[in-house]
Amino acid sequence: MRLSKKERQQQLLKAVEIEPFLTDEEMARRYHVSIQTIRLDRMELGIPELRGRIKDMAEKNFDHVRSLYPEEVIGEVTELTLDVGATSFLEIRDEHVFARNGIARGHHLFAQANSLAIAVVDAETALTATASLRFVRPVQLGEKCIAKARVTQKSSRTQVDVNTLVGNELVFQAVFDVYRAKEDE
Amino acid sequence: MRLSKKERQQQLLKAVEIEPFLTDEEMARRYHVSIQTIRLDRMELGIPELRGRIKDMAEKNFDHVRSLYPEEVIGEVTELTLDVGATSFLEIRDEHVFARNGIARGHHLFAQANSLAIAVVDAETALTATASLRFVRPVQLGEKCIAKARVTQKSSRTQVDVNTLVGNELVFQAVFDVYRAKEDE
DNA sequence: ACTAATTTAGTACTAGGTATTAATAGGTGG
DNA sequence: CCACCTATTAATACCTAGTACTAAATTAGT
Repeated sequence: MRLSKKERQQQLLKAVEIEPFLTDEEMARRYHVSIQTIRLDRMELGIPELRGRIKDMAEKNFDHVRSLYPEEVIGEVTELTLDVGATSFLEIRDEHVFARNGIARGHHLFAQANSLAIAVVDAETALTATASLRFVRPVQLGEKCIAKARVTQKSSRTQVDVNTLVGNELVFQAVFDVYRAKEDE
Repeated sequence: MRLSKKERQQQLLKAVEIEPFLTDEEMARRYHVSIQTIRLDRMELGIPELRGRIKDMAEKNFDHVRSLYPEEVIGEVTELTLDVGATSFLEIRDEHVFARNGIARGHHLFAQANSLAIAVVDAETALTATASLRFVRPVQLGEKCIAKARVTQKSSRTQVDVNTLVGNELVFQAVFDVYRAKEDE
């Protein structure tokens, strides 16, 4: 059966969202209307053509992958003195939280702190040996986390303390034992 | 000046990799050859046309984002008994390692272990309070990590021990203190 | 100078459209 | 019952970024 214009257009919006690779032809077939009708619909709804949609996705994820991938330190480093201390900034976004409750997943706080601890150690290759963590209070979606790392010991193993704050409030604390790896390995 | 065929083709390969949105026309302009030459080059090199390249990217990242995002547990859960124990599997890929040395970054091992520990606790909302970690040996690109979680204490706080193995070898160890959060909060 | 490789030109055709104009079908109000 | 309106369909010209193919022109190597 044929749907009304309104219904068809609503379905179209959803369809394009979950199946962005639909051609006008395929949509016309699905809703038993002509291809011209579909095109009028797209105009009215402001849905770009297939190629445009595809390009948008490709572009979006092109930067996305770029910024996600070779990022050596999780978060943005705002200050760094090798073997002394460093600071980084991370805003908690959708991708960092549990969907159910909007609370940041522990491993993101850990990742910010750990990668900063590694970065502050002056060695070609620094690796974490042990760590002890305290999640002081849950961090919510939208909160801005400042991680402050300080080197507290420099023997064979380096100890780095990291405190993560939201505003003035301590939300996470970690102590890392980092070692400088040899070349041959 | 005009480059030799070989040089041009090598440059083309690189160009397409870092700028996948180049049209044949633009490439022809850049290398001062005709559009047909570029097309012959693409044939020989097996480089698909612009629209194909764009579509590939869009498709890749379509699943990519899908699989990356709403993944509640990092890694693949192979076994789970609530409040008792669970196992998950994670293969170390490019995106998990330091580019320089191919060693897995600590926070991925942590993420696998921590998310598994959270999953095994039978509560609507479980959060990590404290953790202590030991990175026993560096994990290399391509290695397959099996994380085994066991609940070792069930009072107000739940304690979960996680051992991560590559083959039979212990590579990472963690003890998590998890608490069950109240609804109001 | 001659052959082979390389490059360019040109034509027909394709998908998946845009943009525009015009025709048709189905109801509604007066 | 006719006029009008909305929705739909049709038809045509044009676009981009190509493929596939044939043929000619140029350049390089020996």
